[in-house]
Amino acid sequence: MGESERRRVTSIDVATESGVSQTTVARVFSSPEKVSPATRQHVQTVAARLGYVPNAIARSLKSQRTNIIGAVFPAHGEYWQGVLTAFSQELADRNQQLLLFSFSEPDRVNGILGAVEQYRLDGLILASANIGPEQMVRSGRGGLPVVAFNQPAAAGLLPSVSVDNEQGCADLAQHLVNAGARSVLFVGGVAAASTDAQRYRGAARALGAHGVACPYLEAGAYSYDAGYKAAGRMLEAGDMPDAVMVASDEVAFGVLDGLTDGGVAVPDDVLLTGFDGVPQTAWAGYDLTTLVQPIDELVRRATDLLLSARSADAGAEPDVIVPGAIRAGRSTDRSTGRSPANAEPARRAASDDPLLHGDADG
Amino acid sequence: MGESERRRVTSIDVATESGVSQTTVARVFSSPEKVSPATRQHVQTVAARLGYVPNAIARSLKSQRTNIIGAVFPAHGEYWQGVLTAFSQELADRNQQLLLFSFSEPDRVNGILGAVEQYRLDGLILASANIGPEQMVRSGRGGLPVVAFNQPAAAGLLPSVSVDNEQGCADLAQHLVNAGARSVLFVGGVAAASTDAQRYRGAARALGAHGVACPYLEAGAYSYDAGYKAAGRMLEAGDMPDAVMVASDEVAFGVLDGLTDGGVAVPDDVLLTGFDGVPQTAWAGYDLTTLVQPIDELVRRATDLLLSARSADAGAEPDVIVPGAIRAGRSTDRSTGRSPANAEPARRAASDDPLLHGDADG
DNA sequence: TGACCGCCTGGGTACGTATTCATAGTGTTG
DNA sequence: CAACACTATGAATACGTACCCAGGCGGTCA
Repeated sequence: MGESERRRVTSIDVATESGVSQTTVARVFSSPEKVSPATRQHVQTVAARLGYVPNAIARSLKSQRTNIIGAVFPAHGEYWQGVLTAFSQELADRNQQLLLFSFSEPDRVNGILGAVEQYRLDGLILASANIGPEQMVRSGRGGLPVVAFNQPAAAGLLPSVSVDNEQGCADLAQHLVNAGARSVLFVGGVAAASTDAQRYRGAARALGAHGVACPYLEAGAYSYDAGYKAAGRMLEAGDMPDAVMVASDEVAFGVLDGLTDGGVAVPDDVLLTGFDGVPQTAWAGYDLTTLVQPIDELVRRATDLLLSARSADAGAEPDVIVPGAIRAGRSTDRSTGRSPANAEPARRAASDDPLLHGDADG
Repeated sequence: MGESERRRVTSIDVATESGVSQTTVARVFSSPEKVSPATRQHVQTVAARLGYVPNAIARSLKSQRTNIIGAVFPAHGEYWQGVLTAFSQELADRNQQLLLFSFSEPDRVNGILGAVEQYRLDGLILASANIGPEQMVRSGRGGLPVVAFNQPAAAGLLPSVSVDNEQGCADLAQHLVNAGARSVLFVGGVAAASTDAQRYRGAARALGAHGVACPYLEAGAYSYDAGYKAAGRMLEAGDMPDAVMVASDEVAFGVLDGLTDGGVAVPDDVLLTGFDGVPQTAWAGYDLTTLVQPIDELVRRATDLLLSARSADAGAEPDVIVPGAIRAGRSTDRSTGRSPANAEPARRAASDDPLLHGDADG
């Protein structure tokens, strides 16, 4: 019982017990090659017996390196969750810890940056479209290496890593044109977000080259609900385009369900594309055409930037842009038929009378 | 340029500059009420001018409190992501930071616990069904307050907070019986997980009371794919039950799509329930009946346990169990009709000739 | 007026480790 | 054998803060 109350074991305890100096104990745990094998072995044995665990806080204070990377992430969104997980794994592979700061309201970012400064982190990842330029600049104060993740607005202010938003949307637009779309509506998330602007620009440029206009509709948020409501406004407006390009998968799911509930079938009546490539896009129930972000690569590049920044201060702010890849789903493929559901053909084959079947259920 | 190279400002610098002692500066930032208003104001002004930021590492070393809570989470799963976010917000509200350790392979847990010990955290949240008892006990070594989140197996070993898995599934079972189900198949995630066992037990108990048998089928993982494949096995087996209870929403989505693709309609041919209450269950495309976990409350209770543990060491290990609530969706409601899609009636109303309309587009 | 008390403030120290510098020992070379 | 290089170790110090203790000062009370 009293065991847990006992003062934590320190390197001095180990030194005393094993008859060497604290210096030697410290070396055994931080630079073992500087200690003779015999001594090393002995110290390790004693340390294990006493249950000694090096104190990372003290180590950080002395060495001025915490081995902790801060991550400022939005609280919601499937995409961000995936990125966060990827960072977590990547950093673990490099023996770094991840201190998470997540926020729903942008107002909190300032408070977060305050906490960040206190913890003397080794680096900081800024992910989110809701961080202002002044906040980005502030975060770099004190020589803290920072990298902006998928935040094109950071270009020039901070090192950044992003998917090629513009080209990605251009590719999606081309895909839609190839599928026969002659009128396209672009549904953005938040117009003020730099990713939104880039994606719309890519779409408008590629469509313009084919003489296709591309009006912009703002959903108002990067969420399912915002997409669902946007679909409602489209339905009210009346004239449905051939295709709808949505700035994010999550919003696209909302648009899809909103249109479906409103009696507009995808892809029969309208083609639909998303952006990001979250796992659900591949689910049979949605099977959404989207631009898949190479998250692992983006994360690796960002981590490289962060960890190399402290060794060599590469003068210029590097802005890494990585291309994404289209994953074509049923949402842009009229040949197989998608809506009301992919099951339709199978069911038809089974019942041979979908209408009656449907009515019988109602 | 040289600005950022300059040594960081310390409390001593502020003390010198403002003509007070380091002690007073420290007090201004940690217990302001102990300093006279005039002095406090003056020190704050000087500190702001010099750009002084307290060093949390040094503070932690001296005070033996890091204000950092560790969180060991599985890397994947919509549910866990939601819980993680909730913890992040809750801890931020209490001025604690969150150090994230996520893992895909259970083998990594031991390595994680090693890192945890080094950082002298103030507390640790263990979330996941894949942590073994010996690991749970190990994590509590050194007097570190630990709480197991939704890990019934921890009961007795660690303080724990869980939703009432058994009762929740009993409620779902009752719901199915009320909806007319006379045969039910339970699809588990990983049979070895303690949550899985509890959920199955709850279902079997409630169904047994109505004389309904409840065979168990293991999906093999808590993932969409596992659910999809499980549906495939159900289809092969042939005899479809009246209803399928799935141990997790994510698996349930897979089952739903798998069944649909196989020509079995939900809820027309089979009723379906999930568990967890992830946001997608409320999406119009799925609208899955599920047991919604009160994540915010669970997280709050867990945080309370963690933060109170260090003040008063309540002898007994508290095991908090919070009830969930059923959210009824179309997946168990035959009256409205769900498949092929809820949109079916609306589309008919809108175009009066959906088949022709659809064909004309193709 | 002297004793006492509460409020502010400062000196000194400790938290646990990494690192610099110095030193003893062991080979190596001309 | 002297001079030297190299390895293995230890003593001392510093990282930046919080906290214990002591002391000064003004006010209250007998």
